[in-house]
Amino acid sequence: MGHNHETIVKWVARAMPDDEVLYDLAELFRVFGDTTRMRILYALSEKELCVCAIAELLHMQQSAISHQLRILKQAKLVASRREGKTIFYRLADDHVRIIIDQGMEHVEE
Amino acid sequence: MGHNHETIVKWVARAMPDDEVLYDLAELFRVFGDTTRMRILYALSEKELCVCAIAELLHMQQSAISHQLRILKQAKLVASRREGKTIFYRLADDHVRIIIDQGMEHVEE
DNA sequence: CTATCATATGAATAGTTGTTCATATGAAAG
DNA sequence: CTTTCATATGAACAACTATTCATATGATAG
Repeated sequence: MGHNHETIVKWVARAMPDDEVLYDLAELFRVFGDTTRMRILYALSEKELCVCAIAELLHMQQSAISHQLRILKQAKLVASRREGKTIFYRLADDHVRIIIDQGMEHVEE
Repeated sequence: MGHNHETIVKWVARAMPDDEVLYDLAELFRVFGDTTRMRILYALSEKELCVCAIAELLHMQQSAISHQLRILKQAKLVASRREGKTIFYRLADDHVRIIIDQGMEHVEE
């Protein structure tokens, strides 16, 4: 491996965030990086929905949706409220919309 | 599975983008969703770098970096130019920075 | 032309992840 | 209490992905 660029490497190294931060960042984007979760997020950006409505909408099993909602909730991308037996999910905040919109712009080029 | 909400499901279904678009979106974010690639992107946001400088910086093998750069380039997140035997990589455009910054804001809450 | 250097690529492997199936929880109704 | 309904969870399996090793490409210097 490689020619000499010790100075540059050291300079860039100092500007890099902690590995832990970069790991958290990657982990966040990994949550966006699945078609099912992306479809759930998009659906919730239209309207608060209960689990079985999402399952119907995406033509998937309730169990699969529940598993994905758990991941989305852990990442604080969605929040939920209970109403009787039903649990309604919604987007947690506006970052979610902004990140998706920026991604959309990149994809649509 | 579930109680009745046919009307709502149909209403949301009409507002959903094509599956192909959502797949592309998820695919884009999947590229951000790896620690190595995130570290490469962050490094390149500081400075244009050649492959072996990145390998040194991240303490990884040149081969591993090359493989990841290929993925980043296919997703049009980085671009490259040749100078003799050396190939320099840089961020492709400002979307990359904006998306990372938004993610960072979400993570830092 | 040959040797060397920087980068790229293919195959193999180990680790991770999404879905399914079966079952558990927890709330409301009778 | 028991049943029913909506959701959650655990284990198992299949599919995918990042890294490594070995090797190939492609450019420059001698």
